[in-house]
Amino acid sequence: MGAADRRALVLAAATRAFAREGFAGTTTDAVAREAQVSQPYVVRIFGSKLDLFVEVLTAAGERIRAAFAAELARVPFDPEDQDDWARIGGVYARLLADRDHLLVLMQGFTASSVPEIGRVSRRAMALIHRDLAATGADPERIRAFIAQGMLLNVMIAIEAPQHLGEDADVDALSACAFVDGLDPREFTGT
Amino acid sequence: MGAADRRALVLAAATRAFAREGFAGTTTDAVAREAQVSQPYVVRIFGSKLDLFVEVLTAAGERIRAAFAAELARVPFDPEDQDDWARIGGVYARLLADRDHLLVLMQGFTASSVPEIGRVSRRAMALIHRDLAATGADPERIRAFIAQGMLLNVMIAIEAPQHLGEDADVDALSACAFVDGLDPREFTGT
DNA sequence: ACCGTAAGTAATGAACTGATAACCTGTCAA
DNA sequence: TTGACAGGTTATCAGTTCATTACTTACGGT
Repeated sequence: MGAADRRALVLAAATRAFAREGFAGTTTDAVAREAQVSQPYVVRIFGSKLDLFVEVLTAAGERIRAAFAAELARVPFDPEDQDDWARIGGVYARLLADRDHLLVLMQGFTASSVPEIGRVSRRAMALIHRDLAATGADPERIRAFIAQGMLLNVMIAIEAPQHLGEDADVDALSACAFVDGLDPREFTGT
Repeated sequence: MGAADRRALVLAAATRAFAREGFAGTTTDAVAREAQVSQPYVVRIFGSKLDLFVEVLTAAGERIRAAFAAELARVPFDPEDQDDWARIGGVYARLLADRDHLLVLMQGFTASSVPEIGRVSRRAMALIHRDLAATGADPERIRAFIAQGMLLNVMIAIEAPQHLGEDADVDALSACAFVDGLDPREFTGT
C-alpha cells in the first residue's frame, strides 16, 4: 500500500477516534490501534497529535461545507422557497447519518481553548455561514437553520437516539428536536 | 474555614477549569492550583476526577434549569406573547455572561461517550426542555428557542466574541448569531 | 495540660502518553 | 548481486497524572 493511501486510512481512523473521545481524550495509541498501525507511525505521519487533530478538524469542516455547497449549486436555490430549505435540511440529515464529522466539529468547539484549534473551529463555522449567506437568504432564516443544526449536533453528541425509551423526558426532548421528518432512530450510528 | 465552604470553593474552581479544558483535558492538579489547595485534597473531597466532573456538570445543568424556571415562575408566562419569550431569552443572555456553566454543559456533551457523563448530559437537557414544555408553548417555538441557545453556546465555545475584527467571515457569523439585542462584546468573559 | 478530631499537606508510586531513536524489510534500478 | 530508498516497526524514555498512604497542624472540650 502506498504511503498516501495509508495516510488517508489513518486520517479516517483518527476521525472516528477523535469524534468519540475528543482531542485531549484520544491517545495517539488509540488512533494507531484503530488504524492498525504502530503508534510512532501515527506521530511520524502527522508530526504531532495536535497537527493530526487540526487536520482531522479541517477536513471535517470542509466536508460539511462542501456538502452544503454542492446542494446549493446543484439547482438554483430560492431563499424564499420552503422546499429549497427542506432540501438543504436533507443534506444535514445525511451528514448526521455518518456522525463522525459533525462530532469532530463539536469536539473542535469544546477544545477551542487551544489557540490553533479555536482558529480552525471559527473558520469552519464562518465558511459554512458564508456559503449560506451568499444565497442572499434572510439572515434570520440562516440563523435559525444553523441553530437547528447545532441542536442536532448536541442531540447526537449526548447519544439521545441510542437511549430512546430509557427516560420519558429525554424522549420528549428528542421528539421536539428531531423535526422535519427526521427519525432519531436513523442516527444511532451502529 | 469549614470543610463545606472549602468544598464549594473547589467546586467553583473545578467549574472554571473544566469549562476551559473539558473533562479529559483538565488535570486534578489544575483544579487544585485554581482552588489553591493540594492535588490529593481535591481527589479526597470528591473521590475521583470523574465524580468531580459529574458533580460540576450536574450543578451547571441545575443552575441553568433553575434560572429558566425562576423566570417562568416570576410572572405568568404566556407562550403566545412575544415579549414573554424575549424575557426568557434575556435569562439566557445573563447565563452567557458568566460563561462557565454553559461551557461545562458543552464539555459534558462532548464527553458523553463516558457513560456516566452521557447520562447526566441527557438528563440536564431533558429537564430544561421539560420546564419549557410545561408552559404549554408550541413545540416548534420551544425547539427554535433551545436551538438558538445551542448556537450561542457554540459561539461562546469557539470564542467568537474574543476574536472580533480578525476575520470578516467570523464577524458576519457573529452578527448573524447574536440577535435580539445581544452584543457579542458583552461575552468576551474577561 | 491533654486528647481527639477535623482539615489539610508532603511523599510517593504505578500507569499512561507523546515523542524520539534505532532498526528492519521488501522492492526496484543499475 | 547489491545498494538505496520507501514504508514501516520495536525499543525506549522523559514527563505527566490520578490516586494512595502516611504524616502534620489547629482547635475545642474536659
